[in-house]
Amino acid sequence: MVRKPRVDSVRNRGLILAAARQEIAERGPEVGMDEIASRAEVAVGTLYRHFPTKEALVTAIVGESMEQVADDAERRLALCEAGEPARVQLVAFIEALITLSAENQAVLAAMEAIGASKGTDSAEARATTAITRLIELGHKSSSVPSHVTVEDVYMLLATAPYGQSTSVRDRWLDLMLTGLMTE
Amino acid sequence: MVRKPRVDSVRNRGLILAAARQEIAERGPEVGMDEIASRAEVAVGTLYRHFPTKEALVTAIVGESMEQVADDAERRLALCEAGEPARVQLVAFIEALITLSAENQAVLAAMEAIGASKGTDSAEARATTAITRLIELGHKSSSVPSHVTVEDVYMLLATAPYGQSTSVRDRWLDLMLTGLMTE
DNA sequence: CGTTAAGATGAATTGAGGTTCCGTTTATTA
DNA sequence: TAATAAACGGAACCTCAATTCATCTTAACG
Repeated sequence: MVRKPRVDSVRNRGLILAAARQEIAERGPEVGMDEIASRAEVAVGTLYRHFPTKEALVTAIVGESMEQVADDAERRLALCEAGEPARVQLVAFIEALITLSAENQAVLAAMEAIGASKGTDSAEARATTAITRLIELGHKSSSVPSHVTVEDVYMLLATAPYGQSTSVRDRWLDLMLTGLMTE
Repeated sequence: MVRKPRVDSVRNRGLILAAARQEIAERGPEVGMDEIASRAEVAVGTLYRHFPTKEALVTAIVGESMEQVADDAERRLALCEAGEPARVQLVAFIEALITLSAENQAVLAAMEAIGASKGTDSAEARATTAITRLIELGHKSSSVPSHVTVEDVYMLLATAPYGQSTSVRDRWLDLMLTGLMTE
């Protein structure tokens, strides 16, 4: 027969995920597994019971972020289909995306992988579909230049200056959005 | 009395520098010292005789690149003072800068440091001065938008997508230059 | 409650680099 | 050519972070 999972096990998984997210956000992806474990108030062994490698842990976190991104993209797509201007929603989406990624620096670490492996993950596929539609709507209403593609959005994600100050990032986003939205 | 430096010593220094530059360009700044040493056909001990730490080695390489950048900036500044259009020279300079940096990925690794420590190095100071002048000329002739600063150039340097394919980098540069040159 | 298997623990193991050390070799000088 | 300071070679050492594992706990089940 199948036992119900232990309550402490479930709780620990959550603690570990939360600790890892915070720790990585604050000190980058090079934080030690022991630091994550101690922030989660758990032994390293426990950490490894839940995630077989550091990579698996980071992947799990990135996956969660991807869910958020996909949700946001779909929400904005729905708004546009209900008549909101596509250009505004696209710009807002990109701004939110970069801000979210800057907070969760972990996303950065895995972005190269994302650039390479497209569609592996379902959240990623959802996001890609929604963004593509959003851009298409923009093209149709001529509010988004025709040269803009989903690839561009992923490129922004992959190249944003996460390590820099907020002001640098703002300037960067400013230049990029101008480049993107100029015919 | 002061002996003349040994010929093999001088040769080895050059071999090490060349090997390190290639190795780092091909596989990023995480290559092992032993790999660099073996590419240079030299023992690790020898490598450490010439450069006390890995950081010193990388710094030396970056320094050399910086010389090139400074030379290029000064050359283009001279052209502009001789009547060439500043905007064209600035764009060409940036394109060359990004290409050079992409080839010497090592530059990337140290860019964060450069962003932080301005003026430590003389080549860096030369470059900064020349670029500043170039931009000023552009402002005066109204061929470069007034919002453009040297900081922007360093930001481009620091955020260029070195790890990506040439096509991605080209697209990136295209967006950035548009953003930069649009009023 | 007692049994038990899943879960937790953390000291010990690994492995990958960077760096050091010292015996050997060699270019330079006289 | 002999003396010697400078270079060289490369095995050994150190550090640090990821991962393992033998042992102890404890929540779930009957």
